[in-house]
Amino acid sequence: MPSHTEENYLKAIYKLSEEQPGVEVSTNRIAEVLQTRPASVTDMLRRLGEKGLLHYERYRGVSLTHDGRRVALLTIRKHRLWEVFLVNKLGFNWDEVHEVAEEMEHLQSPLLMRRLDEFLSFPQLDPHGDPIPAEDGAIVRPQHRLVSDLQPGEEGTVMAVKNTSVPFLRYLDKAGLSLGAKIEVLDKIAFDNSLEIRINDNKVTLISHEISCNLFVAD
Amino acid sequence: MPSHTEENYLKAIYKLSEEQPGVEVSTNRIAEVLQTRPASVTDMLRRLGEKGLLHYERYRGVSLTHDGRRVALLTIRKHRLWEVFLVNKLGFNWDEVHEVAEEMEHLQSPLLMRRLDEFLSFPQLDPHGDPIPAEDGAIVRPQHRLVSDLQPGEEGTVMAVKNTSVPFLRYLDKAGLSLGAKIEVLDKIAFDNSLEIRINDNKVTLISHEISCNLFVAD
DNA sequence: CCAAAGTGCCCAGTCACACCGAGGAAAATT
DNA sequence: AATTTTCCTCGGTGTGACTGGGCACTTTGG
Ligand SMILES: [Mn+2]
Ligand SMILES: [Mn+2]
Ligand SMILES: [Mn+2]
Ligand SMILES: [Mn+2]
Repeated sequence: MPSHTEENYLKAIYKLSEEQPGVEVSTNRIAEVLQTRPASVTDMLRRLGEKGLLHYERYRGVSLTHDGRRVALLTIRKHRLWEVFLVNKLGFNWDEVHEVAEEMEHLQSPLLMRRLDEFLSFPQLDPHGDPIPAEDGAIVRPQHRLVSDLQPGEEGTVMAVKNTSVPFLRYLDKAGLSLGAKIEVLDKIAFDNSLEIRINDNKVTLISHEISCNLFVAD
Repeated sequence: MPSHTEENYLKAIYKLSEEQPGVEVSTNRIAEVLQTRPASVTDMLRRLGEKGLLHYERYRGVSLTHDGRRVALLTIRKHRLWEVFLVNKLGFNWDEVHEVAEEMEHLQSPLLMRRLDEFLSFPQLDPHGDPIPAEDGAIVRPQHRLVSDLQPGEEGTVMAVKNTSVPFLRYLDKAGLSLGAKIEVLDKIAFDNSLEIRINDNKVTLISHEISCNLFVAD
């Protein structure tokens, strides 16, 4: 059974490898996202390599093996299912769940996850709009675009957030930009790439580029 | 924050100290219930003593401090609330929950437990009839008697089990002796202390002393 | 193609945690 | 008082995770 730390590493490596498919993940990047030192990462990579969870060749970056990918996806599955539970059943707000789920994702009971999945009626998305991998690791790549890629005149429905930090989610709540909100781009300010948008056929607001490149929409 | 192992030790010490209130808990007993060696126990006792979680004086046995008792009771609270969740919400049988709860009891989020408690409608008893400590550590000592202490002619309702092993609970299910069942003692066989009982004003069965001294009833 | 810059490995070590066997000290029992 | 039981202490193991510093390797851009 993988330790908590191993699961966290594999999850981080999986996410980094999704950012740039095909490209190997670098030691420094991993150290950065996990808030640790490169030397620690090298150490862990060697161990995970020995366990057959990733392809590790010195100086060559790293990529997950089939097994490693599976562990990563199962961890993500657990994380997201617990987030759904916390929000839909326990009444947590979507900005309160991340840390708790970070701990719950390490529970090791396949039966528990199967029953939880059923209890939640087999959700496909977590509270942040991210897809929930199936028990066998299958995951659907969602079809979204970043709001920052929309041109004036285009519109869409908010489907997911890229960032799950508390301040960002709080801001979205306040601005009325929760999942499901309709966005219509009215204008794009060339100077700082901020956007003038209409929300739910109603209020008109200005959102910064920092916001728009962390929000996904679909038609 | 206490580690998993520390919480397990404190829980075990609390339970042992309840068995014989007033009497200090012995190193060997702890080693026995935790399936480890006395040397390891001494080691842990020293550390827990230094952390102020128990009174440790060499050769004198051990008793929990206020803080240690609090940690033990909160761990038991978490364990039992999760058991209720597993049975009432996820459809686990009462013989399937112990191991899973043994892991879940180590989650560290007071907010989570408060919301779970509410979600479960503030249950007072776990699926095995054991009382759930309050957030402040308050616990009600249940008023039961062991079935083995009943005399022929006496009756009662099954309120709790002392043992939560899978075979024992399975046997109770099969015999119709779940919580809430009515028991009437018809006869006591002096030779082996087995009891002839009537269950729910219906079937008459013989139960061994091993069974009857692990079953609690109240009027 | 080379040199500087950047990246990542390796070493040697730390620290925390949990465990254990052996031997003898202390306490309990008789 | 002698024996038995308990359990502490000591010295040690193993694992997991982390780290600074030095150097090896790779990349880049001139
Ligand atoms: Mn985590
Ligand atoms: Mn999420
Ligand atoms: Mn436990
Ligand atoms: Mn229980």
